[in-house]
Amino acid sequence: MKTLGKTLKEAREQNSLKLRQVEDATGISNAYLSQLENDKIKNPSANILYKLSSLYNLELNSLMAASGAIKKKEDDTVSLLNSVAFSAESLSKEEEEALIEYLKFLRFSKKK
Amino acid sequence: MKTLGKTLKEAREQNSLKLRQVEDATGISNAYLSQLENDKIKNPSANILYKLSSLYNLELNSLMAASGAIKKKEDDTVSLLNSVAFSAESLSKEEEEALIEYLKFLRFSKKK
DNA sequence: ACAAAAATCTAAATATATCAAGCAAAATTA
DNA sequence: TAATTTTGCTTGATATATTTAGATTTTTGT
Repeated sequence: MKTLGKTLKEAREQNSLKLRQVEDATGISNAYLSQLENDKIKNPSANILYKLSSLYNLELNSLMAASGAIKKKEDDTVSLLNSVAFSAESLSKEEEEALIEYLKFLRFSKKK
Repeated sequence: MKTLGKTLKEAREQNSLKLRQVEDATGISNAYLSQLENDKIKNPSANILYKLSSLYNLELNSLMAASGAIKKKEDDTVSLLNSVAFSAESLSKEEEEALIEYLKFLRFSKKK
């Protein structure tokens, strides 16, 4: 399993962001960001992980897993069920299932 | 929005658990659990929230929202953009947009 | 190559999460 | 009812997350 630091640094570079820019965007000091990326921090707050996952368009679960909060990994379906829905009214069961089916379809037809 | 403390306490009682049972199950001290339930803690770690959501069968997201880690929600579109995710690989831009369109379609045809 | 600027990292200070111990109310049991 | 146990809580101690300031490294322009 990739460390939290590696995961965060890769994500930041993928988005071509500097530590200072991340600081401006999230309010997290660049010094602390550096420590996070160098695995000096064992237990960051949910707040911090959420802000970063949000900025980098990462799934929170992958950050939590990298940070050691989550140890085991589920399959796609369970993962989607658990992760979808920050919105005011979350997705209904039917909507979730429909979206999962639709995504499978999307990916299937993409493979040609 | 219900506070984190209220959310945790309700969940624990729903499962008929005592603070010390939760301590045994999670390794989180009953003293700290009490502080959490009384909203004395502003920024718990991702670790703690994950363990509790796991034990109580709660959505991690609902705990994060209650803890204030997840701010307020915008409209469905932005919210979905920020939240949908899969375990192995995250959604591509195209897939996100396709899913959002599809959800709009789902909800539109439901209204009839 | 050199100076200036930008970017990252380190160290010390501070804030806050988390724990250990013990207290008081409530519940249980004899 | 009194003794014992259980339960939730408070307080003080400690560990660790997070910040501020500054040092070091890397990049950029000339």
